[in-house]
Amino acid sequence: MNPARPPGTTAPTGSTGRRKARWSTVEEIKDYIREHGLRPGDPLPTENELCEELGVSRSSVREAMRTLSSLDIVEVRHGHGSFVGGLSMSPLVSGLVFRGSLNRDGTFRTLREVVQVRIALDMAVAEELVSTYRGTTNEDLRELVGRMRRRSEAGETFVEEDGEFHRALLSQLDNTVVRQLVGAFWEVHTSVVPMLGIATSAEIATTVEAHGEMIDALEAGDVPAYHEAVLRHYAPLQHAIEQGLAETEDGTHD
Amino acid sequence: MNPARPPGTTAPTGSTGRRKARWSTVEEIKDYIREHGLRPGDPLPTENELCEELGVSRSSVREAMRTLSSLDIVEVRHGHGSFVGGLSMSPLVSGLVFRGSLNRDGTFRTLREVVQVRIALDMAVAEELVSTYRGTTNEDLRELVGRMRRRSEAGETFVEEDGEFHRALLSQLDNTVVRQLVGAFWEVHTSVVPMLGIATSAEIATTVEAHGEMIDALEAGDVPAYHEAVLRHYAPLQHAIEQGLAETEDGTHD
DNA sequence: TTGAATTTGTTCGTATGTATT
DNA sequence: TAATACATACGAACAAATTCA
Repeated sequence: MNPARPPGTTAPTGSTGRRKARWSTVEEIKDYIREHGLRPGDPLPTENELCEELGVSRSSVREAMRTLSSLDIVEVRHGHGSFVGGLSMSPLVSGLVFRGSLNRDGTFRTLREVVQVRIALDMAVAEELVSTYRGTTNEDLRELVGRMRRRSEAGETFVEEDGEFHRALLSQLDNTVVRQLVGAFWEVHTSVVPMLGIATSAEIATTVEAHGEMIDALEAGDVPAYHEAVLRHYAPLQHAIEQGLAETEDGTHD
Repeated sequence: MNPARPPGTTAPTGSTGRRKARWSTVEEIKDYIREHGLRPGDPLPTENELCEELGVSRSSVREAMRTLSSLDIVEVRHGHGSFVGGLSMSPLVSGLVFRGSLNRDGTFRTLREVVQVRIALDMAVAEELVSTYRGTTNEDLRELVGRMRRRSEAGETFVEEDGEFHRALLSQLDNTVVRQLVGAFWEVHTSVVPMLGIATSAEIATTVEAHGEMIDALEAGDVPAYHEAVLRHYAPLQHAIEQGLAETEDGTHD
């Protein structure tokens, strides 16, 4: 396709050997991690060492590292070094939050869809959670619910406690992908909600108490009751979302 | 360029006016998209124009664009220009496929967890699918099942037909996030499976017929039957995964 | 506390491949 | 085929953050 392009060899111009595309630099760094059996947190060679190892310039290595760090496959710490990343769902969060921030209508739609996904995942883990929590008592979780109730009654938000609750609830879950996915969608949820300026209705008490009902159901080993508690947990928010969507469709906002 | 410091920011440190980190260049490009009301597919300024607009160097813009393109927030077409990306779930796919490729054990575990997520999502959309398909006839979907059956009987794979089937099935789904998520996990699934070299068992016929049963259940408006068909659909693969996991734990492979 | 060494972050200049016209 | 516009790549030099003596 191209006139002078000797197969895979270097230096059409002498000094600079333009051997491979940047895309393949990304793949080569992935291969390096695989072939050296590195695990999350393990240190990577310095950028200069990678340049030698892969035979490309530092700029190319840097762009590849940017790509990999935005996917959480590597983690770069300024002035310190590069490490294998946590392989989390953070890129998913970035993308969805950005989508939600594009316009007011998109914010409501994204949030509605995200909530539906959260419900689906919460429902799906019910059996496994019940098998873990049946017959146990969980003072730490109930204490979190108490903190939520006090904050709610004081007219404050309780995002921190809510996150801690859901994180603790799933901490025993064996499925890493599901656990990270639930966490990611929780994060999208809490990032997008403030964009809407939803008035915290009196209904929010329902959400707080639903957390307690979730614990009750799990300890009692009652899957259907857990399902109902999950639905009640999201009901006030869903109500606010539908109300907001109706208002924007009326042209009340841009 | 150094002396002129246009907008409201102050010089952070003494000597040269290095105003913002690369991270904020990413955010500024996002802001540009938001503030100009751009939608997926719309063209972005050239890299040089963005350099002027944001007051940073080409390299910084390039690295930021790399980050954004790996998140599918922008799409770069070589020799043509940059455009707003499709906001898909492709970063999720990259990360999970990489995790699955790290070692043989991780491959099996990742696949098992991915299948569990697929099941959860398929279950969750049952109601909405039933309300869409109840009372309809779907020759196109049944034709796909027929193609799968013929290929399966000929000892061939039918990845293409399977993807087309699931894509078509969800095409009417109103929830974009769920649809993309299902597609993403299908992609991870089909990318990871070949790494295992699972022998295509005779059980694979069960999967083919389960596709047909899914259509039957949807057209009949029978949610529980759909749930059962979904489970049968995944059963042969789950069996193979558990078998593979048991073998690797025996130390048969590394 | 200071300061040197190490490593990543940013910028400029230049050269070259590639798609469109 | 030639010209243009643009993305891609390289490398040197300097800035900033972190660590450790």
